[in-house]
Amino acid sequence: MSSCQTVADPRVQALVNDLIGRVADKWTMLILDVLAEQGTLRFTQIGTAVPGISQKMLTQTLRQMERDGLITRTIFPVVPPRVEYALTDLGLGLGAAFCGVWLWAEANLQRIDVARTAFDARAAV
Amino acid sequence: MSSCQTVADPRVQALVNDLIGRVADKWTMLILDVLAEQGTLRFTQIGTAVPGISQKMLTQTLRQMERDGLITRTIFPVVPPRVEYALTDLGLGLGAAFCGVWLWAEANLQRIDVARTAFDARAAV
DNA sequence: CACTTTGGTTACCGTCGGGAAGTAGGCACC
DNA sequence: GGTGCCTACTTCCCGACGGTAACCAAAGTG
Repeated sequence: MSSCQTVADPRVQALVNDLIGRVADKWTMLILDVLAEQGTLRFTQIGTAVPGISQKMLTQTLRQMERDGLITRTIFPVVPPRVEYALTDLGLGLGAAFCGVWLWAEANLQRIDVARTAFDARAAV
Repeated sequence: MSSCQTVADPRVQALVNDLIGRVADKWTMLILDVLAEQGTLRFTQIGTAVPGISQKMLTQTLRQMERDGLITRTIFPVVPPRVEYALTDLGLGLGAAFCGVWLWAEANLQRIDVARTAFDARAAV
């Protein structure tokens, strides 16, 4: 926070920490990414676009994101059911903010791999 | 990713997703923040600076961050023990990349709170 | 009448995280 | 010389979280 030159009101700090704790979640970030990347998607489309997520966590994470106002959930009353998810402007903002982390990850993949193998070699002694 | 105008090599994409999954962790982000904010810190100092973390998760997360090359762990062979943690340039880079998310969180605290209470009011019907 | 499709929910179970207690080992105090 | 004390852990126990797989609704199709 203060590394970003922001004020240090302890109450705000606590709230922000809390919010980060809820938003800095593996599945939330990955779902946010595919929605930012591909726009409006259906339930199963997100499921296949996010590698490794279970239906349960997909439902659960989408509900939480909807609750936090990051996405909208539109139900079409047809059979078989059709539900579309799209980012709100709040979600778009978070996606844009998280963009820097993605670029960092892409740029530093190899360095992290090197660090990890070096660490494991040290630990294996 | 592609929302950040990057190439879409599926292998790289998978690796980046994997890396995000490991780094986008509540405790990792909070520890990263206090280290970016306050510089070199000792074990217990991080523990008190990160609200709500248990000793076990503190140890575990620090080890993982050390393994990923985000922090350095310096042991002083004195009694009582003294261990200092500091960000590497890799960790500093991640902290800088994550800065945008922190600013977003601070700027949108109230909007998320509004969205959440509205959602809960709808769900309570 | 059975079968398919889609977006879930539920039961079961293994793993992860929190809380509290234990550990090392040298030093200060009584 | 025994009793604490300090710090950075580790270990044990238990509750909560996440994965797997099965089930469900409701209309259309063969």
